[in-house]
Amino acid sequence: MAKIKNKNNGTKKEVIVEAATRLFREKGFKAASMRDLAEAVGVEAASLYNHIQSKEELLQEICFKVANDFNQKCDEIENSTLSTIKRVEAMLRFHIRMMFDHYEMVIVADRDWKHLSDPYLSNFHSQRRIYRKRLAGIIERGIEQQEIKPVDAPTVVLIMLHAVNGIESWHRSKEKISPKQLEENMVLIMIEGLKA
Amino acid sequence: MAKIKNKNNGTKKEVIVEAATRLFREKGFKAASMRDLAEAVGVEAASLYNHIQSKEELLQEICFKVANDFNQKCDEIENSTLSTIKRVEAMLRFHIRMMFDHYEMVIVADRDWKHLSDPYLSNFHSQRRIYRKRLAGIIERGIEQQEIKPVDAPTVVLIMLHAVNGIESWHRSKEKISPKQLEENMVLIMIEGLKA
DNA sequence: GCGCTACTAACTGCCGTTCGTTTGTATATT
DNA sequence: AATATACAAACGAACGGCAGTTAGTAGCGC
Repeated sequence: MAKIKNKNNGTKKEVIVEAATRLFREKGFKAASMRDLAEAVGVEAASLYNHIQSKEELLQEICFKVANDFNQKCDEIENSTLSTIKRVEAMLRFHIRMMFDHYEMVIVADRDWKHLSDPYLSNFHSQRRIYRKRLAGIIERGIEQQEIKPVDAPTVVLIMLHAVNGIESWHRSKEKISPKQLEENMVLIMIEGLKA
Repeated sequence: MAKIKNKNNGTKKEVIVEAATRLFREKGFKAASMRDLAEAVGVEAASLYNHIQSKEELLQEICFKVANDFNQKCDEIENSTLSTIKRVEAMLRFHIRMMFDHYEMVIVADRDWKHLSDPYLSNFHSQRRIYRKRLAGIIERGIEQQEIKPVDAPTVVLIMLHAVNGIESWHRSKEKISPKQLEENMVLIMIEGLKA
């Protein structure tokens, strides 16, 4: 009988969620089957249900973990003493680092959250809108204080949030520049273009 | 008996592809069913097969249409007399306009091409890589000629290509700024940040 | 009347999930 | 130390449902 590896730290459910994150990122939530997932974990599909409630529960765990991480960082930065332009830079750098260290869950949350069903769907959707408004708010303050060019703030948010998704391609590319280099390049291009 | 609307210009297959484009964009290729598509077209699912060969053929049409459009524009610009920085700007503007006028097919191609199967999958994949290298090439020339800051060219391509995807959110947002404004904002932020 | 295109019905296959059962292991009892 | 008990977690088989697709047939327009 194959047994799910139960590392000293981490429940079996966490092992399953991690495997699901990798699988969903690779195939997409809809195209990834529970039998695929079971194989990745080294177990029969039915056995998964001793640890989880449903396939969608896995997606929920992933999406709200990501949402929490970003909201928390946003809290931290809004309560900091940084200048507005530095706040924008800090948020950008956090997004970049999340795409380096946990890109699989970030991408799944970003691409597949629409497959949640209510009430999780509405919840996530509204969290997403609120988060973007918070970021736009920071930028608008930057414009008022003339630290940032007079541009449309929601557009800047759109650009920033989507630009970092490009890092997914970096993960699979062969001739990788170092994470640090990539981060500095991105910040240079995006932040310098913003400064007043 | 419902009959597929056959506009004077446009075959019935084209009508189906257009509906599929909208549906795939909304639900994702895997989650969109042929019965969904049939309903959107106003017909029974089986009837679709008088005009198409398979669900995947629809995805192929969409993906390679998009690939052709971008490759063609790239040819045009590489054969032009524009300065390199103007070439980058022209490509960016083309991507932006494609996201305004045909965003559904652009997004489907970008998000769902992985559901193609060989040989279409490999073909598309390699076209994608080549396209990105062409863009990176333009930028590298710009750096040599000192029109563009010394940055990592593939990173710039990554940023640009993904940033424009943000326009998808614009389509569904309520307080839209005008397309022209959005275009100018994007160009301002991304191109000014590049200039040497 | 012929051909195109629609229909209904049905097939195969995979999906997420449930069922009833067995197995392995940690703990309690002798 | 050996045995009995209990519970967690694995299994194979199967379910209903929906997927993409095919077959056979009927009707409309030239």
